[in-house]
Order: sequence, then structure tokens, then C-alpha cells
Amino acid sequence: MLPMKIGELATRTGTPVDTIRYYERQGLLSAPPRSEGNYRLYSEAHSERLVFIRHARALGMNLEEIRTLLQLRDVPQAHCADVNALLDAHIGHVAQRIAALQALEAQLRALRHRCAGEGAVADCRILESLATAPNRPPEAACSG
Amino acid sequence: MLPMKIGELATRTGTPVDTIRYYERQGLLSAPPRSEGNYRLYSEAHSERLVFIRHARALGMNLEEIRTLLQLRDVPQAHCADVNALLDAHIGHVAQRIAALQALEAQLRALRHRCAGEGAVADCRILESLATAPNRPPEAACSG
DNA sequence: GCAAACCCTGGAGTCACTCCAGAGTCAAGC
DNA sequence: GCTTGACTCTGGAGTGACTCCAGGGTTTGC
Repeated sequence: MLPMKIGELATRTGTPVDTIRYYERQGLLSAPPRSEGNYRLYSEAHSERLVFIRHARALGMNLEEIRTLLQLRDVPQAHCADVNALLDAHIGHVAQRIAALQALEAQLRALRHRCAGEGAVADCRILESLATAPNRPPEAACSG
Repeated sequence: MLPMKIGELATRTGTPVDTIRYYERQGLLSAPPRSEGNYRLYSEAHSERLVFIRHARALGMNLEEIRTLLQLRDVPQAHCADVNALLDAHIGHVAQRIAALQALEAQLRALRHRCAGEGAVADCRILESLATAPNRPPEAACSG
């Protein structure tokens, strides 16, 4: 397989060119050899590594987590349990984030309930709630 | 009520001093009058407005949304429906985010399922999955 | 031989803060 | 009056993960 320029790697992996160069600066992708004209020349190995990074990103991992995974991958005798631990921690973060957002949604819906949307904002219970204590029990609909 | 310095406003509202100055730079809080020694002197009105901002932030709104809410609040004849529209849009975003994260969690758990964590990473099905196509059906547990 | 498409580097912008340095101000204690 | 320490000021840089841009060089197709 002939080496490819950054544009081809970009279209193949669905990754913006700028992002590929960014990953190189961040040390996630090694700097590839250059052509005579100073163009980056990527191999299949680079492409595979980039696909790995993009999949992990799509699963919401940050670059630090991905860096760790890549390091584990580069040491074949490393233990699978380390990969699992990282994944478990990440799943935990996602689950926490979901719980927090669900609580938020409930609060927002309760707030939304305070106003039927027919009056002027001067009497709006929503703005009133925000200006004082949050989570007050609803008393009446909006003035209008 | 006597005007207060930034430190008191900070402790009263639970907002870091830096953040208060940041909101002023962003135009969410108006620049208060200054003392002879060039200290900011805040009134109750400032405090109330800051509480409003912090509550809205706690509900996940970004500063642009809050700016809009504050503008609505400052025009008493504005219509309540505008506030509701903003809130509904925000609730929609939060609900979307929750759905996306739940899909992500399912994917992560499926991936996690591919490995029992006993082998070496050289044979790890998790790393393998990440390096090729995502969401492949599980075939076997981790090598070990 | 030339235009278009591609590539290079370095730097700035995003969001909502957060931290810092270096300087000025103020109140309390001696 | 002097010192100490807490507080405040400004301006600037850093965060994460890109994204966009200017101003140049290279390659490709016609």
C-alpha cells in the first residue's frame, strides 16, 4: 500500500485535516515521514491508529483516556484488566452525567410548569423563581 | 442596605470573585460604582441579578441563554411566551443530551462485555473492536 | 505555463471559567 | 506612625478538543 497524504487519510477516516495535525501535536499520532515537498506521508498503521482514536472519541473518551488505552495497546504483555478498569471508570462517569442531567431535566420541567405563557414577564413565576430560591413549589400559573 | 465589596457578594451568593468579574466583562452584570480606593461597590439589585444568573447556570443554561432571559426580564411588557420558548428549547437540548449519553452507555457496556479481563491486551477484544469497526457483535471473551 | 487544489506553519478563537503576578488599599494591632 | 495581613485591582495565560485563518509552498491537470 502506498503512503497517503493527509487529505486522503482525512476522507478515509472521516477526520478533519486540522484534527489529524492536532492529534500529532498532542502525541496521539506519531509524526509520519515527509515527502520531498514536506508533505506528511501516512501508512496503514497510522490509519488504523487514527480509526482507534476516533472510535474511542465517539464513545466519549477524552484524549487522556485514549492516550492511556494506546499505551496499553502498545505493550502487548500488559493486562486486559487495565483496559477494563479504564472502561469501567468511563462508564461510571457517563452514568453519573446521565443521572445529573435527568435531575436537571426534572427541575427544568418543574420550573416550566410554573407558567402557562400568557402574561407579561413582569409577573412571570419562572423569572421570579430564578431570581430567588430555586425549586420552590409551584403556587400559581403565570399571571395572564 | 450599605453597598458591599466583591468579597462579600461572593460569599453571599456562593460565586467565586473571579467569576463575578468575568460576568461583568461579559456584560451580564453591569459595572458597579467604585469606592475611593477603586473597589467595586455592589447593591442588593446586583446581588439579586447575580443569584438569577447562578440559578440559571445551575440549570445548565449557557451565558447566551441567560443574557436573553435577563433582557426579557428587563422589559416588563415582554411576553411570558418568550421565556417559555427559551426554557422549552433548553429542556429539549437536555433531553437530547440524555438520549445521546444513554446510547453511548449502551455501546460502552456492550464493548465492556467483550472482555472478561483475564488475558493480555495483545488479544483483547475491546482494543480490537476499537481498532476496526465499532459495534461488532461479541464473538468470544478475552483470551485469558 | 497557469490555475486550482492541495499542503505547510503558526497563531488566534471557542466556552465558562480559573489561576496567577504584581501592584494598590484598608483595618487592626503595637 | 508602622507593620502585617487580608482584601482588591488589572491584565494575561491556561483549560479541552478542536476549528478557522493568513500567508505561503507544492502538486496536478489541462
